[in-house]
Amino acid sequence: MDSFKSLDPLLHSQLRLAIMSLLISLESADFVYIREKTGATAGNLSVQLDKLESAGYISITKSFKGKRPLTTCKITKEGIQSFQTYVNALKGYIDK
Amino acid sequence: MDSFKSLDPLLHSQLRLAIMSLLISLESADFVYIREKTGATAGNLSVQLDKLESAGYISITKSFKGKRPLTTCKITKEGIQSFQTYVNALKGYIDK
DNA sequence: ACTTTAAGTTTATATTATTAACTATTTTAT
DNA sequence: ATAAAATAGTTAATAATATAAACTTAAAGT
Repeated sequence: MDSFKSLDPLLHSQLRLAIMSLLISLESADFVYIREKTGATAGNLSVQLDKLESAGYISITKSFKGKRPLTTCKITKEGIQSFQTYVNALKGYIDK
Repeated sequence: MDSFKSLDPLLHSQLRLAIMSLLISLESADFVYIREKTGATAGNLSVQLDKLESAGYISITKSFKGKRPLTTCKITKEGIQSFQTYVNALKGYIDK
């Protein structure tokens, strides 16, 4: 009955969780969109996106939209898997 | 549709969440029991219980069981309320 | 009497999250 | 044309957290 499974620390963070929550439904979103939806500062977002990318949970591609830089994020298979595992673990804490 | 409500940082912590999760069903539990159920070290548990008490989420009473010290924890009304608010906020992140 | 165990607490450390300051470029106003 | 302001970020510094290691106090075992 092992209720309290450990919670992936990479996902157990308000901002990173919000990012993943967005990306799991959208499959793809750009930096500005994510910043607006999450309300995060650009700096914090930049850092947290890097962490998610380093972990292999999202992929980031840089291009241009007209003349402005465009940072596009996409959840990976591993990211989806990890998110689901996290959600299941979390349920052991909050489902009564 | 304000999806990403802020998550009470006091509850958004693996150990404190586990403690609250236990206490919300049990209504009362002692230090050793909580330590065993959560797998936390005594030091970590001591610190996190203090934080929950300072926040008014639990009450701690110290007594003796035979000759040994006994630390008993009980969730407060405010703790129950905060836990429920937290769970609802969290659902905005994980429910699809 | 000495060692071990029990139940914690306090202090120190390592990790994190978050913001503040900065860079580079582009658009807008004068 | 040039200065000022906005855009899209990154990097570096700071503040907050979680965690464990070391310590305290007392009781039980040998």
